[in-house]
Amino acid sequence: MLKNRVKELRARYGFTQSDLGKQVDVTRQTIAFIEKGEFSPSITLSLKLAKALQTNVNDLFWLEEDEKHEK
Amino acid sequence: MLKNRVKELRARYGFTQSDLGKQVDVTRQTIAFIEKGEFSPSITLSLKLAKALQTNVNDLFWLEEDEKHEK
DNA sequence: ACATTATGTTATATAAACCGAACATACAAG
DNA sequence: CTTGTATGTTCGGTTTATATAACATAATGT
Repeated sequence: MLKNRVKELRARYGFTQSDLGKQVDVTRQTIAFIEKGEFSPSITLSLKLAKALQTNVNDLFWLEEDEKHEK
Repeated sequence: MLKNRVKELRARYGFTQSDLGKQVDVTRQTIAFIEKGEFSPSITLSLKLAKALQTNVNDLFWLEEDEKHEK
């Protein structure tokens, strides 16, 4: 499962979803969907987001195993 | 413009396109297209590729400016 | 000469990303 | 109470990622 820190970092820098969308050339709806984890953005968009949020892609996105059926 | 080192690293580890495709759950054609730079894979696939090639996404993919209309 | 394997490439199809517009809610400011 | 701004959400559309299948070529081994 894909996780990300977009919402957290966007808030830290005081950007609105629209602000961030403009910086990376997508709509605010696209930012909202990414924050909800509803889809897996392209690596191109991911790299732009990492740049806008002053971090790197590895720190912004990661894959997490389902914890449902173990332990 | 999106650049990547998939072909280089795949060769370094001696994987075929099919091998790598199986590891990350895509077909060999998808690997071929990525190596040719013909599209921008999802961040999910990019993370899997980085893991299979024992590197991180930042090292595997990057955006490069067009040098066409400056200098 | 034949079989196998890796790769390049193309065509068609489906799923997913992304857009634009709309409507709703909440909240702060006047 | 009204206006503006940020966010959530949905819907109908276009574009792009990815699959499957096919055909071609070059290299290797028998």
